[in-house]
Amino acid sequence: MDSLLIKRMEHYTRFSDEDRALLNELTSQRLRQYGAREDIVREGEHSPDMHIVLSGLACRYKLLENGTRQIMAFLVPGDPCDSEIFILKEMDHNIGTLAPSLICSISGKKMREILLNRPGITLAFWWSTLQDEGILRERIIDEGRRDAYSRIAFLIYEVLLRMRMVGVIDDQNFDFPVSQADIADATGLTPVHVNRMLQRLRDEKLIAIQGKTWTVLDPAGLRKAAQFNANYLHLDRAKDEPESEAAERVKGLI
Amino acid sequence: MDSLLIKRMEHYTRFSDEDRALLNELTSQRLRQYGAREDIVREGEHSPDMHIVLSGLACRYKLLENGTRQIMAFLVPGDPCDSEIFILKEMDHNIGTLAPSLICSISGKKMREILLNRPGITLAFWWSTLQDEGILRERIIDEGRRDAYSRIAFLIYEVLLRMRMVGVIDDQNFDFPVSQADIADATGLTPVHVNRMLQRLRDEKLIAIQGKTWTVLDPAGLRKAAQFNANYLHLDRAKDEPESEAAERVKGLI
DNA sequence: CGATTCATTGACCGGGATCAAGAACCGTGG
DNA sequence: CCACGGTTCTTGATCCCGGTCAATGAATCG
Repeated sequence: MDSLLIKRMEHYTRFSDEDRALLNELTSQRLRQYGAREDIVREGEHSPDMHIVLSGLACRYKLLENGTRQIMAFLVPGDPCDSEIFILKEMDHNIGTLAPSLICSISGKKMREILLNRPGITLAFWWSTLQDEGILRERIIDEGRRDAYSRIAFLIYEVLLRMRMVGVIDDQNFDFPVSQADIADATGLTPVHVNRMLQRLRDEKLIAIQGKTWTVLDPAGLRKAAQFNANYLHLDRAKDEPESEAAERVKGLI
Repeated sequence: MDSLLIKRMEHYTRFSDEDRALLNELTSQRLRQYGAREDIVREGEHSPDMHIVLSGLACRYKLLENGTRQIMAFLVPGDPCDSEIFILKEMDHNIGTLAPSLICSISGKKMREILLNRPGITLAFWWSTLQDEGILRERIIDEGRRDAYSRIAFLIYEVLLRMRMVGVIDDQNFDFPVSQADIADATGLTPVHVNRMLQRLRDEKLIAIQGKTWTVLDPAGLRKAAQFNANYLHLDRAKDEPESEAAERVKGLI
């Protein structure tokens, strides 16, 4: 069974057997279980390791002077947290868990070795950071030009798709262990207004929520509400090889 | 005289003489003058070349279904436009000029050769994309948690700093050839409200505007209004070697 | 089973949007 | 040199989306 990191990156490329074995090895050791709301890396620090989310849910966030928190990105299973440590002297934001999460550490030293000797892996990591950039740009559009309703629909659709990408779900149900306050901090809205928009999405039978389990009842409808276009995720292999396993996982959604 | 690309990247590293010569050569050929509001690369396309802004002003933007435009980033002289072409199959956004601009093309083939053989240059490009990511994250905070007034102050302060980084100005005056509608598209506000906020910044003697020439009358005051913190720009060398030429250019601002 | 967090509802408020009209600033050509 | 048509900037009046405040349930957890 391939690691989630591989499953994620296979949306970009097909790895050689050696690369695959190496990545599987790296993501099966130095695991640590974090609780909810624990920091993995803090702003201003420099970590010797890079981290990968294997289960649960984490986020990039920053605390502002006025006490508010802005979540800039969700990190779902399979996502590298901090590949910037290879270049930058210190983090410019925090990375923390939202729910209990299993996190894997890979030593920066070992990674640097790999990046020099395994071009296939290097390219995949580069793709991953470019996808992150695309996601960030989409969030800017969200906050700049979409109203609260579409913004939340977008967020839900994206998370559904990203979870399907790595195969941690295979239908429209997914574990999304966030509070409405978390969604508020991610969308730039207030918890009160998030609540009202979620109610609307439920009234319209687009989604259903039972505890931490969310269901997208009407993917096409939600997609429309979100004005969603998946091109920013650059699922290149899904386009080139629509019959690949990776592409199958997101079928009907992109 | 070093090219603006080098001046930008020297905030991260000091190049070897060979790397410097190579970069200077690459940025002194295949130049093309664009007019205002011309596209350099379009969404959905794949360009064989990567582009670098040498003068003028460009931006990353996307047009939405409802006809609005969202500018996700300004590109100032020295900025690479589309290093993603080495990895991604197609652009997920447009890059276009806002004012007449001199743009340099570097063939992707040549760049790939360099990236394989010149680690110093490769790392500098990687830093550059990570800085871009930091800028994007800061914009998300902007739109999510700052009010219109601080948001515009932030934008102006950042542009001042980025222009000083590459030495195209050396005081508080800079050429910023944008309309108020452009600023509206970048901040997610309406032109009317941008106008009112600019008036307020002028009333408070923080800035002055004559045509396309902007002046920051009170950098410290503007910085405070913007709640600006430069850590997201990762001007690493300015910290390590505060007396370096690169660091001198942004002295007093970071 | 009490305590604390989280979801929900209602009343009210305000920052920024919207609409509309006029003024200042172009580049252009006669 | 001036008349012009088109941007761009400016101002005022009005509206509404989403924020704020506050109180009540519901759920989760030592």
